[in-house]
Amino acid sequence: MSKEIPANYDPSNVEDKWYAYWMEQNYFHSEVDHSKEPFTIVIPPPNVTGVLHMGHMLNNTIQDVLTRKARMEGYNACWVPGTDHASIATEAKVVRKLRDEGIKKSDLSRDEFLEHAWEWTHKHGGIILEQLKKLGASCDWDRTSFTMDEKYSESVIDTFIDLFNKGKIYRGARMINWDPAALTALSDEEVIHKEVNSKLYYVNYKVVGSDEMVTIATTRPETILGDTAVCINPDDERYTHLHGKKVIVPLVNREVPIILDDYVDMEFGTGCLKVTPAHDVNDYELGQKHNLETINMMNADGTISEEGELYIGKDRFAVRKEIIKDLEAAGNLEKIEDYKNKVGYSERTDVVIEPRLSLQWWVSMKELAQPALENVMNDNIQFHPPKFKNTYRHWMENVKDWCISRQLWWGHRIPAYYYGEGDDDFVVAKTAEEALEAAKSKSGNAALTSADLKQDEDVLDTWFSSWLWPISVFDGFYTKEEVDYYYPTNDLVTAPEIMFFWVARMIIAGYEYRGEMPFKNVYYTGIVRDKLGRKMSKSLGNSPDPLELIKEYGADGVRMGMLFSTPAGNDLPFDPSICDQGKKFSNKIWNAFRFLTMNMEDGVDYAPTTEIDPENLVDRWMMSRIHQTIKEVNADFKNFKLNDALKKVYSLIWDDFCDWYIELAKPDNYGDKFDVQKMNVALGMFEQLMKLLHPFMPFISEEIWQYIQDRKPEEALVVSAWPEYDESLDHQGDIDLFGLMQNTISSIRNIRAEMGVSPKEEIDLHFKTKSAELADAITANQWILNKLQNLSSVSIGTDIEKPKASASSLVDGNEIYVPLAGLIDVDKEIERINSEIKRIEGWLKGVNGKLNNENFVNNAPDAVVQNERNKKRDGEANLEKLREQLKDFE
RNA sequence: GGGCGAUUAGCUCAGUUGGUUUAGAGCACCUCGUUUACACCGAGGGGGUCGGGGGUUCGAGUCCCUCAUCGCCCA
Repeated sequence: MSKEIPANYDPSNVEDKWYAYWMEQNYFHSEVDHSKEPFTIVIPPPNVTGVLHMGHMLNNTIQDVLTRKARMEGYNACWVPGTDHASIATEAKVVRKLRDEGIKKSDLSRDEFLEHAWEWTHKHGGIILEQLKKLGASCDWDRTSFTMDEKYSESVIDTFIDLFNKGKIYRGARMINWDPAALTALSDEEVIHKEVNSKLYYVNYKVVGSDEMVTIATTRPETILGDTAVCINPDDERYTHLHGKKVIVPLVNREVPIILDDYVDMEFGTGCLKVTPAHDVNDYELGQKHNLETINMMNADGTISEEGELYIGKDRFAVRKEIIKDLEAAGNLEKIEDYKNKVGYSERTDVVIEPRLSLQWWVSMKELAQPALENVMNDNIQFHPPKFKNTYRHWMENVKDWCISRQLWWGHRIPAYYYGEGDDDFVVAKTAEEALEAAKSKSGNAALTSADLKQDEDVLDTWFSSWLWPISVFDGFYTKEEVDYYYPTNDLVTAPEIMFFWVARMIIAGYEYRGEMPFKNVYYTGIVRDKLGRKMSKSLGNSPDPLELIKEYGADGVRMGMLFSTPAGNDLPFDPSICDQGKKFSNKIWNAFRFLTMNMEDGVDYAPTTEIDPENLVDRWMMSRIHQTIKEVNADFKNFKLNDALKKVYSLIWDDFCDWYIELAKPDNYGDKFDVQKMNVALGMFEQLMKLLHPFMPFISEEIWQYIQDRKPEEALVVSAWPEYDESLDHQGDIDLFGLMQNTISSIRNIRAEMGVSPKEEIDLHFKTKSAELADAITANQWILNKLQNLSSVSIGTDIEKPKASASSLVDGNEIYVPLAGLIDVDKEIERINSEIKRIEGWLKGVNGKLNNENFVNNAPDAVVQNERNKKRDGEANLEKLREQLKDFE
């Protein structure tokens, strides 16, 4: 074949070429096929607004590795890609875009706005998926799904109706997390608590009918406007005399009661708590309990409302500053202290969340969560790494009801229709027509018309649609064929921060609607961080552009670099230079292959084979190492230790194959080519290596695979069979014997380095073995020593004498001597031997310590004791040899 | 404040149920090297006593307690 191959591997053309080829051959596509076992992964759908970031890179690389290996193993591999509609994020982007064009959202009708949103989605929605192709993602693109596809949307609405009918969804007024920027309610999971440096303000309230003041402490003085009580602990003796009294709220001069509740912590602040039922979760509960008035002193956008009486229309944070000044002027401000507390921020808009009393839709979670909790705790669904089970359990055991309504337009509109003003004057139905019938019957008013019905303006939380993902992408709510085959899926790969948003809820939905888990394994990736340990994010601008990285290092290089640096569940402190290792590895593989091609004869048809030369130790050793690695890699995959698996493949290719196998396969004389049989074996091994490499580095492995032989489309590496472990080819004895040869070479190299003897200089080797069998075995493979060392003569046996003025070394308990008359540095050699003696003495001290301990000898298992005895015997023998060697220099 | 997890070479991490490891790997570092692929390379080397303290055990990086630091989750 002899083709001209460049010395440096250039991934750019190669990667595009093979991706196009795989697509053309439709190799990523999966159809239901009952003759094959399915292997299914559904992608965690990225936001339709998103562009690829490093987290996606890592996550999707892992999914691709799993999918490609499964495909090669003969599974019907199906990786379903898609995106979600990201209600808040997308709506925010569209609003901003419209604003830039001079259009206000409030000027548009709902339908007009949605038209813009769809336009935006069609324009940007596919970008991230296109980017994944550059990474090599072997998704079944024919199955690309979107959470607002028609059929998908239908399943979301039907699920809502079903849960409502089951009493699992209800409408109720509660304290919710309000995002004053996005103007919508959020679920608890969308609130991020951050510790901030703030102030604790001490404010005096006058007691009615006396000159006394009580002092309260608050971090939010602006909410004084909404105070409807002051609360003290009934056991607090400092305030016993205040029981039954009233106080005057400063500035607004409202009389409010002093109430008693042991909720108040006497130690905190002054022991007096101001109560603002409309603007604090705990205060709300106090308000309910004590029948307090509720003053809604804030508007949806975070400005003060009419009910606040003062500062009307001003922003809450501006008012905080202003009210302090006014309180001080009025003589009500006692003092201000620095204070650290946690404040909730909106995950999407990063503004401070406002607790707000509001009428929203909720999913009642307690019962639904039960099977989801059990089946993770009992490992029916396995978490990798399992440490995440704890976090999961903690959340599930304390799960709160889920607020699913959002005051947005972009999303699935809640199928509730109102026909009156009463809290219960509504029906839930799939269509307006059905709603009308239902409303007529519920209200008893047969005269209702569709004009009397008003559909809920709100949409559902995006996660209320994504939680159906593993079912809905297979049309599982309406047809059986696909979902029965592909569901439950095999593995889910996602970030731990998504555990509650998504993983937990998918499991819940899975058991509720399929009576079965949505996936068998959940692999949690780490978080990609920058060098300073910060999460990579667009707002920080600390994330490299993945496509630029791919350009620089190749997709293979980036994949390999990332995987190499991230064990399951561990964060990845990302530095672009980790991709360099991947790039270098690509180049190494490339050149190993290039070397083989340089040794091919023109006009010869090479036929790669796995039939090795049974007489050749190196062949047997390499084949054993390959099979050992197959076995270990399979085990690592089973345990989701992809990082370990890759390291083993890396080491097999670089250390075993390149550094030893190829070196030993090189022809003896310059200019000679490999003989054909030898080349066929080397190529056969290379094929095995490329198979093992393919899930990790799909492009270069396919490129070389196709170079090795001309292949028909169906012989492409991507669809070739994963190597099967063959115990009869895995010989530990060959690995041990070859290991002895390797150690011998290393020892000689070490002697050369220490003594300053160039590799070019010929030396003699005297090899004194422990046994005659070993001497025979080494003699039979002496060519290996000659090949890798410049040796003028070699003598091997059990009775070899140490020549005068020679350097020596112990190799697995055998002795080698290298006469270096004239070259030898006696002091250095003595130092070498002494340090070795010292090392062994230290080691023997530990061993003897154990053996001299009666308790050890009596209590430890026999095998362990015997082991220590062997160590003692070998150690002492080695020590004696070294001392003998030392004598020569005295 | 409650819970969970981590702490092993300069960095990132392995180390399975305590016993052939006075602890391994990659990167980084030092020395040498242009030998018939690869300097995006080869050869050799230095470096940690496993966060501190205490305990259990014949034996602990591996189990228990405690302190410290860091991270995550939940209030």
